[in-house]
Amino acid sequence: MARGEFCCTENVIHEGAVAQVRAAMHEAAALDTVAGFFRVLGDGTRMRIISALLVRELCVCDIAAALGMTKSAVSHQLGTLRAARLVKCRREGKSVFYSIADDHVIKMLEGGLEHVHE
Amino acid sequence: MARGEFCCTENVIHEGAVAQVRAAMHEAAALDTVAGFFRVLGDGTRMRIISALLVRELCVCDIAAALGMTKSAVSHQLGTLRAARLVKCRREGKSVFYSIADDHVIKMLEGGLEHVHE
DNA sequence: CAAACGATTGAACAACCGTTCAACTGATAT
DNA sequence: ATATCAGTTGAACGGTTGTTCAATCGTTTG
Repeated sequence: MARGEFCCTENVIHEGAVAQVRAAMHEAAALDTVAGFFRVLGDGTRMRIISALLVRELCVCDIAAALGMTKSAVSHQLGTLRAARLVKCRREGKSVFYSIADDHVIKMLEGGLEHVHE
Repeated sequence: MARGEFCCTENVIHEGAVAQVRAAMHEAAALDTVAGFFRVLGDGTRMRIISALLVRELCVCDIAAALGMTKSAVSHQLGTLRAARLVKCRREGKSVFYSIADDHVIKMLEGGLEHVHE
């Protein structure tokens, strides 16, 4: 009886199942990347920023006004959203205008709303 | 010149834009709910559990074995996934078997993988 | 150039979250 | 009933993370 070095007390309940899953499931590194992407969407402030930018392009000051937050807090979150390629920005004079990077984000938010409305 | 009580230094840059966004964007409460849903997906361990359960139904001990984690850590995360209605469970003797709650989760994970692969 | 303003950045603090450890529950078998 | 095993739960610890505050950058204007 082969014993794994990983399980709870002594041995695995269903060795076949564990081996099958280990071979078939996605790589941990890829899943961590996807988790990192979802983590960016997993914040109320960032979600509100995205929702605002879905209406129209906005500068940082206007986002802060619409959300009732400081420019600094908003800018920090915009940095996170930009790093995740969820939003893009464009400078115009002293202002920086942000908008949704691609419509892939929209489908993601819709999917999330679907899961919640049930 | 009407002044809002919310902006950065003194006044809003584009009042019309702010008013439009405030009226058209989703409610903060709904966005918080969606954010909470995405936050559950925003963890590498939970993502690996989901990926494992996409292969086949598994008991807690086997998930722990497949992931190289303790039963306790896995059970805590399964509780989070269950609360978010992402997985469901079924008791069979001493074991508890977990599986994906609905195929809505699958589309969500695929969407996330798409965004990463680009 | 200097002042003003929109925006960014870094440090610091508090709140949140994942893992560990230990105690406990529920079910099966002796 | 007692023991054993799968699983759950709660407290605690450490790491992460969001907001605040202050300082700074970049651009425009006087």
